[in-house]
Amino acid sequence: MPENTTNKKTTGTKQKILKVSSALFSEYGFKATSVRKIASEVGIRESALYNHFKNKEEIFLCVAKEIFTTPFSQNDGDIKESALKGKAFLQKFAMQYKLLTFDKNNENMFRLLMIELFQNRELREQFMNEFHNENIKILSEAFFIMMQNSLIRSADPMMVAYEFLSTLFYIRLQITLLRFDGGSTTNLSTQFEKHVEFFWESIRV
Amino acid sequence: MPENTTNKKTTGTKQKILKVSSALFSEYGFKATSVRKIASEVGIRESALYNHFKNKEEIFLCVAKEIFTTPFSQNDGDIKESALKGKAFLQKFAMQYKLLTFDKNNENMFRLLMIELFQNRELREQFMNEFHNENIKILSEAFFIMMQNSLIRSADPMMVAYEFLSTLFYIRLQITLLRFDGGSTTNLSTQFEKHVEFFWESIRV
DNA sequence: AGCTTAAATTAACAACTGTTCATTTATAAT
DNA sequence: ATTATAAATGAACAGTTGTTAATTTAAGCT
Repeated sequence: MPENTTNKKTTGTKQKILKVSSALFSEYGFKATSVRKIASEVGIRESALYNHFKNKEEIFLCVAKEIFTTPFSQNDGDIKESALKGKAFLQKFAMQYKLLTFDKNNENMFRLLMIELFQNRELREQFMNEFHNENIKILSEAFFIMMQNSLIRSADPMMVAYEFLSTLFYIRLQITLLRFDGGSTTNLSTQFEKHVEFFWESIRV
Repeated sequence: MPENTTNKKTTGTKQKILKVSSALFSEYGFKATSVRKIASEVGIRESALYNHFKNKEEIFLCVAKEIFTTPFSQNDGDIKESALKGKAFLQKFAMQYKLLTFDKNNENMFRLLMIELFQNRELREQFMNEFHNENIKILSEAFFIMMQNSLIRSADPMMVAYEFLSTLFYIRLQITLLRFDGGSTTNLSTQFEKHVEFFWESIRV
């Protein structure tokens, strides 16, 4: 295992490349970010990049991999238990969503996702699966349980989940847009809570 | 006025350039669409483009201008009157939104908007103003009237408008994504109507 | 010390980018 | 038919792109 000994400086720059690339890709997108710009910000020549990555795309894939690594599943305790709390469950879910929205790294990854959404088929599929379906699954399970226990009115759980999630996404998109231009998000930051309030009033029995 | 007489062929190619550019920009975005690609699809050399447009950006601006030209305002008849119809108003609004979603030209413009959203500041502002605020304004007015007439439960009209609009947007985004890959949207196409149904049940008094 | 190996450098490549220019082609007006 | 004007062409520009190759630098191991 020579890796542990020799990787002292290697991993250093490799990590730096990823960090710099992450920032650049999430600001300008894949196409508009040149390998020379990356190298320059890392502090090396372009050719040195190729000691760490096969090509530009491999760098991108490494960065893009992080987009969906925050599992967002509040799997601490099973869903059944927490769903019984009704409104509190939704508040917790929305709060996690809000946290991701304002977390610097997640914000960048979300922006990168939006930028490349229509340019990268794989990202599109991942968006649908890991971003959308995953959340819909969790939420519809929770809503189903709430219905069983007569906490909320009867309806298609998936439908309710869709309604709840779509607004969260829209708020996030808007906040990310505003923050990208350095605008104030004080008005919107409470929108998550307001959404839960309104939504709970809409479904509670 | 020599324009009317001489523009026989001029407007022909100029229009064709815009048509081709519109298709290419909305598929690959501004940066990834080269003037040579545009010229090639039009059937002329790159240099000929510059007889019709100052530069690449002017072509883009001409195309991008169309993004927000569909006013989407159902200004036929004042809002007050149609808002009194309650659910029917929401149905009509959602139906117009659905129509735009499936209209080929609007679909392209929506895709272009999404692609360039984080690359073009002006587009971002227009998105906020003409896409978001405009709709919020119309909807909150309508909801306000509905509240006054006790058609729906009392709440912040802007808040209700936000909830209603965000889901419409999310459905549109999802449909546009699926259609981009040639996927089936049969499941989602009824989502607009379902949304109205659910939402009306949520707010009606 | 010398040897090995990874990381960085310099230099160059071929392809592509947006744009300009001088020139030719075609069209409409006199 | 001649002239004026608009449109298209071929060629070239200067700059950027991703990537490769040969070479030098630096560090760790025996």
